[in-house]
Amino acid sequence: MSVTLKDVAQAARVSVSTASRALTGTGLTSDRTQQRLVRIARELGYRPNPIARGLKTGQSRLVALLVHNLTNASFQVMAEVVQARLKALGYQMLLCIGGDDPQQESDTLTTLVDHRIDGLIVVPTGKNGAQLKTLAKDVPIVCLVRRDDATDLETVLADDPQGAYLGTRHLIELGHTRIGLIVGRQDTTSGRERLSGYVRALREAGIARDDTLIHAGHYVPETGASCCRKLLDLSRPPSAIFVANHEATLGVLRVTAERNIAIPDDLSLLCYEDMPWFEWHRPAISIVDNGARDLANLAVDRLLHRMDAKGNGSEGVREYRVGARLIKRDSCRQVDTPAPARSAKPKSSSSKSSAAKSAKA
Amino acid sequence: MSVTLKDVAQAARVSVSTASRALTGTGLTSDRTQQRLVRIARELGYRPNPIARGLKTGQSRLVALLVHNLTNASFQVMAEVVQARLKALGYQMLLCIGGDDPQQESDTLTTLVDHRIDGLIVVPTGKNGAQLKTLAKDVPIVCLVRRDDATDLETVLADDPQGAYLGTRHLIELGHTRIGLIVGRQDTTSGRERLSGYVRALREAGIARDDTLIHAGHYVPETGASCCRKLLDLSRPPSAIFVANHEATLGVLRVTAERNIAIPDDLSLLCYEDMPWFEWHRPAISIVDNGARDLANLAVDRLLHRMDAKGNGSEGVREYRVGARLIKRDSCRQVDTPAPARSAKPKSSSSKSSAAKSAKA
DNA sequence: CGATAAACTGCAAACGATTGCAGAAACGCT
DNA sequence: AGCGTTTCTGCAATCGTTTGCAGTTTATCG
Repeated sequence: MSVTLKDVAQAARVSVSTASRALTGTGLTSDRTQQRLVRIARELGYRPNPIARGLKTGQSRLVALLVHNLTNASFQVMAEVVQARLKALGYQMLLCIGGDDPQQESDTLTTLVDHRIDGLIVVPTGKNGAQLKTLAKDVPIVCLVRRDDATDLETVLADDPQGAYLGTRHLIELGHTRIGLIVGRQDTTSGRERLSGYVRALREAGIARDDTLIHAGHYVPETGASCCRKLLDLSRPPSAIFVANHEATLGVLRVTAERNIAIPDDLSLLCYEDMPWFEWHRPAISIVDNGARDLANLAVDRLLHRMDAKGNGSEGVREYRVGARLIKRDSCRQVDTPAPARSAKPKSSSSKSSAAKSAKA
Repeated sequence: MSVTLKDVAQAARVSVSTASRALTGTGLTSDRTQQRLVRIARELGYRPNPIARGLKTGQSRLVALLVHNLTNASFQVMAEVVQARLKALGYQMLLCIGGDDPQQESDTLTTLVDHRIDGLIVVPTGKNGAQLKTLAKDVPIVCLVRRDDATDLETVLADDPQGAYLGTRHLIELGHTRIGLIVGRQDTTSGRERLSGYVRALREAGIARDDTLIHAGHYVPETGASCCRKLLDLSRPPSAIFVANHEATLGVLRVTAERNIAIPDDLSLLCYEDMPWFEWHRPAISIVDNGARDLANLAVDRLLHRMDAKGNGSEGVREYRVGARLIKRDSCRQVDTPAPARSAKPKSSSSKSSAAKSAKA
């Protein structure tokens, strides 16, 4: 079917081994024959068979990226970045979707290693630490975005504590003192870390932590909606809400729209992680950018490094943090009263909510 | 490193060939030895090496999906569907991103075939017909969503004419007679087809086509915004806008928000292709669903069929159309005056928009 | 019980590359 | 010219499987 090395060798009247050496550039050939072979190979349209090569060398030129889904905008840009970087180096990216499901993750991992991937970047569920640990002996692995505590794998993380701190401080600087937080479950690292950043900013500003303002739950729109309702129904509702996840943001936007709460006039809104439509939304939504692009790039850097370094891993650093940054758009507003809100601004909120009620019914 | 067939054979005190036959189930072994081998293989944790196997069989158990990007929600669900289906059959999906760029597409295709993929589902740019045609001799290929006219490849398409027709008719049934259309460039199939569906619905309803209501451009938010402005600035602006692409929708939403145009009261909005946040938007956005899920499933079906059928392709049907369907949400509204709009509905629109204005300002 | 067919098993050659080893050619030097 | 180096080249083994062929066992039946 396709042209093999043997064909090339025959056409050039040399042995297969010479042909191989000439084409792979394993120096041991004279310049003359080398060039001749390269020319002939091109003429014949020879393309090395990665499978055969892989069998001998144990490499596949395949690098896998295992993420939870493709719905998450962060994962999208990560996938695109990884793909671009790898392709430039002659690797093919194997993009796999694990669905944040340990079983599926485990299956996929097995298949990938079967296929003798040369490297793996994985967003771990955290439930397959043992397996990952084992696999890491055979394949360079870098964890991305999430840590798997059961392993000591090199891990590239977003700086969630800092991001949450940055966001919260921004709101504080705008004069907000009652800041609602809708955050991820507290059994996830990101959930805990984002909460801690929020708390730290509050503490630094000398604002007492109020647990009625803090709601944790799954990263889905429904959670966002219900948490948002609870916050708004408080006797002293917050003047700003910090939503630590973009999925939840959907729910929040829905609820505020339903209740005709104007953003940022009645309520400031700050989100974590960007979505393409955030800047087209009206008002454009301010965010804390977790730096997906940087994360992906760093992960690739680290992976390549390990792939080069062959077996001799373990050089100290096991955890990298990529800084978050604040992107100010139009959904947060300076608050009139820098002093702690009394049962302030009852006019706007009450009038609005009644209007909403009528609009809905 | 890992357990090979030889190890299993040795442990079972049979030859490698017997082991191979027992494990692959190529019938020619006694039940007893077969079961024994299976057991031993499991005990030893034997996993066949797909590379070695591939070398011999010429197959890789890899199926590639080549799409333009991951930003497009349709591609996301397609990728997820394809991945799920293939995995269930023991294939690994190779997801590749071509960026709608012919050069990149071409490179990727070459790499993929080098890797001896067993099948390919591709959203073609349309510029690499010759190459695709050649590759199709070696690998089963199915085109998805777009046709490459230079080939006679089996193609699974959305029924854009019907989708556009359905959407337009829906708006007409709601009493709209001036319906703006923001559609893709007319040098793309989908652009032309969506326009044709729109035109047909108009014709059937006896509504004269008005070219000032039709705007074509790239599928990006900016286009949506500028086209939307042009439509709104018309002396007789449309009472409904049909946006034939979700990216453009972003621009439209922005502009309507900027101008305090209430949807659906002042303007009905209907979009093509779903986005996860459409139903969380307020108002939830009605759409024509192009059936990404069905498209992907059908493409997989066809691909599997060809992969089974080995070489003997060409059995007539080369083009499949997957029906679109209308999903009514809250962004389209019955128009008061079934008669052609004069500068009608000043009451509702003005009252609403002023309300909106106050709420926002 | 012996012959014949059926069922099973093993040997060895592939698949298409890479690579250690040893022989051959080219070169420099005296 | 002869010798020692250096540089090239080819042979053959190897990676882990699959598979045609031939040989061996077991079953079947008269």
